[in-house]
Amino acid sequence: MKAAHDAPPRWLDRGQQRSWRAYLDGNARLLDALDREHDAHLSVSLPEYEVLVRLSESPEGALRMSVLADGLAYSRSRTTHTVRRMEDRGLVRRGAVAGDGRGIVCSLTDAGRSMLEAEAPAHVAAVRRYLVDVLTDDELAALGGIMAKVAQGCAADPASRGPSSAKSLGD
Amino acid sequence: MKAAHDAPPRWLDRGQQRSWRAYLDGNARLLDALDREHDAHLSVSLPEYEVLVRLSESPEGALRMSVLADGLAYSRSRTTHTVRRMEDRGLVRRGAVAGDGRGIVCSLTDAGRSMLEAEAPAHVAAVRRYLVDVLTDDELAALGGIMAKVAQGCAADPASRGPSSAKSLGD
DNA sequence: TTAGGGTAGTTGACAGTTCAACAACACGAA
DNA sequence: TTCGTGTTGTTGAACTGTCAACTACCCTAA
Repeated sequence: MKAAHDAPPRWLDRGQQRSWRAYLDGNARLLDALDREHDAHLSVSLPEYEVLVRLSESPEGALRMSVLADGLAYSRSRTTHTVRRMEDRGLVRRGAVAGDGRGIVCSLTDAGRSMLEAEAPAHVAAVRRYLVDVLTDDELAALGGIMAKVAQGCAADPASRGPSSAKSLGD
Repeated sequence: MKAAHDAPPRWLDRGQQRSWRAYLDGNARLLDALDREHDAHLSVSLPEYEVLVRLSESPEGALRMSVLADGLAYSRSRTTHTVRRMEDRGLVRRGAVAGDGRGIVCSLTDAGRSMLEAEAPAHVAAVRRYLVDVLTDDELAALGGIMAKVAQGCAADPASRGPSSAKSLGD
């Protein structure tokens, strides 16, 4: 695979390096702070909270596992594990899908919905405190646009995705 | 702690929400892609690579554990574990610090330096492919500036940091 | 009808991270 | 000196996520 031209590596210039490092650093600190906030003051972790949000936004409060996984950019098995843990706590329920014998729908229980409503204010406050309120409106919008572009670039690159649809083109 | 005014929560508006989600999504995909690249084609993980870089940039190729940890925004114990694993592979060596009986210096071995030199091109290529080359120069610079601001905001907030210097102000 | 290949989801072993508890040292004050 | 407090770094258990292997199902084509 890949011609492997062994072209001389194009290093990052000073500014690019600074930006990349700032990204790594800021990201680590931001996600740390949010994780910590969830740990300290909420009953669901950040990833679990995201699951609750996605389910709550769907018309029936329910989504197929694969849709949930793709929407959150979680791996299939991560989704399985996370949902199982949430099911054990009664936040979520699993059931068969009508037309497809393989599918599993994950749906919000009343307890799950209550949990989400109870914790949303603290979650949003944390996101504000560490991200939204730190930036100007323009900066936040710029960040969103840039990261969407990055996400798109990753999605376009076959090598960036997990083993799903890997196909081992090398045979 | 905290007056707990219970002010009505200030939700995120539509645009803020989109930006925040784009951030989460793009970030997840980007770091996944880089992790995957390191896993598939390199001999050191991304966090280990960062350790090698920091050490190599220091004049003596050596840094105190705490300096390394703070610089990388890694927890103390993460640093300990990571460095121990790297030491087991001969990439790094640990020794006492001159003036302070508590300190441990972590220094690059020849093998570690060779490893870094060998793997740097592939690492940089991945960072380019998934981040740098996807954005314009202005966008990358903007991203860097924004994330630096975020990092600063987190650093300024006492609650965002780990248990170090926690002090349990509540007593 | 069945064979083959793709998709959905789960499972268990494993690796990396966090947390709490701890040991050892530094340093200032009584 | 000695006590108390803060800092540095380590340890092991618990948790979360990844990977590879697997089951079960869908669907098309021969």
